[in-house]
Amino acid sequence: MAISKPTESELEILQLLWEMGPSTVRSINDRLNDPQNLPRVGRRNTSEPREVGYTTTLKLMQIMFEKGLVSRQEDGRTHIYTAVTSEQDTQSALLQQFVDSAFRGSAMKMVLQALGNHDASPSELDEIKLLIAQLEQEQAPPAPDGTAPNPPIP
Amino acid sequence: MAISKPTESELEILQLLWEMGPSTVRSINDRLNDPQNLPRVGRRNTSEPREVGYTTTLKLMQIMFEKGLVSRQEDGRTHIYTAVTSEQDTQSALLQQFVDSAFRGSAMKMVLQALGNHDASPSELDEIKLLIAQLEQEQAPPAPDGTAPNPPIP
DNA sequence: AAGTTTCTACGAAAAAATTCGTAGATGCAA
DNA sequence: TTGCATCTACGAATTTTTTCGTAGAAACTT
Repeated sequence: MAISKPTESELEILQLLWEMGPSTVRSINDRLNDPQNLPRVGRRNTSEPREVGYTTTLKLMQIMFEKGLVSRQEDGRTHIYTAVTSEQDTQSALLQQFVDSAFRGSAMKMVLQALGNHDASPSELDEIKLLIAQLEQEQAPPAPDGTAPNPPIP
Repeated sequence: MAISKPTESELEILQLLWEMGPSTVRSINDRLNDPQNLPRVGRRNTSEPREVGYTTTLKLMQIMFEKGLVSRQEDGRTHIYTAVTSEQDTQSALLQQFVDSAFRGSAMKMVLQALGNHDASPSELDEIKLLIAQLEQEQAPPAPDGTAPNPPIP
């Protein structure tokens, strides 16, 4: 069976596991409650930051273990949890679902929207241009002559 | 108060409202149950397509009305529902949240991932290149001559 | 050793999201 | 007119997700 889609909360924990590597419930819970943590953009209201109880985090991670989202290894009395899937793979899967659900499956519409919204830096744009050049290379039919069909952007 | 984030189900209905324009509960429900509908990619298992009851859709749309996601107008005995926000605006907001939650806020990482996963057609790539060129124009220092750097979209 | 802290396991409450049954009103067809 | 179909409103059951309290075991402190 495919690994089930993580819920919002589970994804938050996965983020931390990817960032910190294998971790205990305690350290994840600490990070979740650390106010000067990740931006946590758009999640909390301007009101109270809402402390997350330790057993809440514990339970979540136990559920994630049952679901197969994380593995764990005993270390004395405690457990060390590790994300089963890589950040990339998960992002890729989530992205697909998101594009389907929010952009009717049009990845390009989403890319254009993202580029339009976001203030991309010149180096980021360069990176994208490079990738596009590579993609065009791949798509181009094998050149009959020696001419490069798609000269990469200089 | 800002318009609340739609749930998955609500988003499905919004999609249809955007696509079909102002609609009755009946027509939305029909579309939801139409098997040869949108790809519905990745949503349903290969098992049963699961029929959606009429009152289920009705209730959902009533809730969306209460939340302010849709407006409605009486037409005789029935109601005609209309999405309050444009598809673009909603996509933009959802995209922001998604990038935050799944890509730690890095829109560029997401764009690269999307371009890498998706098989973009040459014309799509051209479109992106065009947009990038425009963005680079914007970032460039103010043109010393009279060239308009950013022709505003009419 | 006795008391405190820190774990896990487990059950279950609370909150959120989804689904549906029933009732009453209105329109339509026979 | 009578009966059937269709709509809305409403309440509530279900399911999913999130949160936490309690209990028992192990480790640590004094």
